[in-house]
Amino acid sequence: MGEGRPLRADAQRNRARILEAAEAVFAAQGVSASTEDVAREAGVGIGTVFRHFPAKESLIEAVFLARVRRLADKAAALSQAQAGPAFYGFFTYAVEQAATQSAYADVLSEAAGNGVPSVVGTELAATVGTLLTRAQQAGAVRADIGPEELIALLVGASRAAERVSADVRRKALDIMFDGLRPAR
Amino acid sequence: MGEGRPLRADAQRNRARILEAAEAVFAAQGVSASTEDVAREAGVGIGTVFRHFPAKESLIEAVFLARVRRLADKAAALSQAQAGPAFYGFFTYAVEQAATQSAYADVLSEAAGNGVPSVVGTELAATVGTLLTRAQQAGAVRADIGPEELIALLVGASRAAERVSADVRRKALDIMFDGLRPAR
DNA sequence: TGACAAACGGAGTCGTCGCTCCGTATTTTC
DNA sequence: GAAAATACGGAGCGACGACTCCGTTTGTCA
Repeated sequence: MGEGRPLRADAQRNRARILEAAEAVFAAQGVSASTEDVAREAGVGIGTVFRHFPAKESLIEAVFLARVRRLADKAAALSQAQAGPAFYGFFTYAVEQAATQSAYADVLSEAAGNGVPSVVGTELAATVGTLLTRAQQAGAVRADIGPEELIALLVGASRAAERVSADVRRKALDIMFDGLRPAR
Repeated sequence: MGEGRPLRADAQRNRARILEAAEAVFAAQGVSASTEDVAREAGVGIGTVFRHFPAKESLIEAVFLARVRRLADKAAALSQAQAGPAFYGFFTYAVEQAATQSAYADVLSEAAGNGVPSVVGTELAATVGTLLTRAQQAGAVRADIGPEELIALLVGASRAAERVSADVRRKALDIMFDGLRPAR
């Protein structure tokens, strides 16, 4: 698992471009978009895409990984704030992302389930777990749920948000939030 | 849009078999399963499948339509019962179905969104709408939501339920239900 | 039961997509 | 600046899937 030699300058540039292009194309057309589309968007040849990502699945994985990392970063950044708002802010952010980029929900369900690189899933679960625990201790979230349920809800909300107006999305989120608060 | 001549006996039989087979195959492998798989499962030739359903999409539509019809039937049957239990019972039933059959959630989101035959979507929306209104009048569901939000939640819950244990599913549903009840 | 329409089966066509291969171009190194 | 190492591009291959076509079979009706 060593790093090997550093990549040549152009190779690094292309790799980054491909990832960026893949994210855009997958977001627009879903992950079933053709590799050629990704290559064209990135301005490179197909061969180059396959050199960097030996199978299509590796490319999808890499894109997902980047996205989940970003979600985890958001969670980490929010953990400075007050527990309750941090929690609900993260949830909202995640769902909003899914609404914009159609493939985004796939990330979550893959990462949560049996899917792709379990490193990522674990990483996300850990961060979300922290957020949850803190919010529970602060009395902002009911105590009787764990990360599993939370991620299930997150996945569901994200998928539901895909084809729905902003108003409906907000309202549906509100309902979930009400359910998440401690009974009184 | 007339009915044309009645189908020959064998044609009727085959049509029914194909639908049944398609439902099973799609449930097991998702809608991207090949038409040949469906034909084999139904015990007919590919040609026959395509004669009854001129494009793959028509077959998918037909399967979806049958499923949504069944959901609507369930809703209608439940509407005899008490409003509150009817409502939550239907919701639970729908989500449970989705958990068993992986393509089931697609039905819902298609029917709800821009997808397939809008007749079906409308039909479902109407029945769900009745259930909802009655439950609201009985004070079992908060008054500030409409069918749109409800269907969004239903879709989300169904999709979330796909890869999750029964326990987690139940818990997540409970949370949603708490959110759906009127605030105290 | 015979004749005709209706339906069947599945080999074959066409298009697409993932992936490979190798001659050419770009970096890096000395 | 020349040689060696690395990376690039994209034509082409093989697999697969949707859909067509037509010779054969089955059902229907008199």
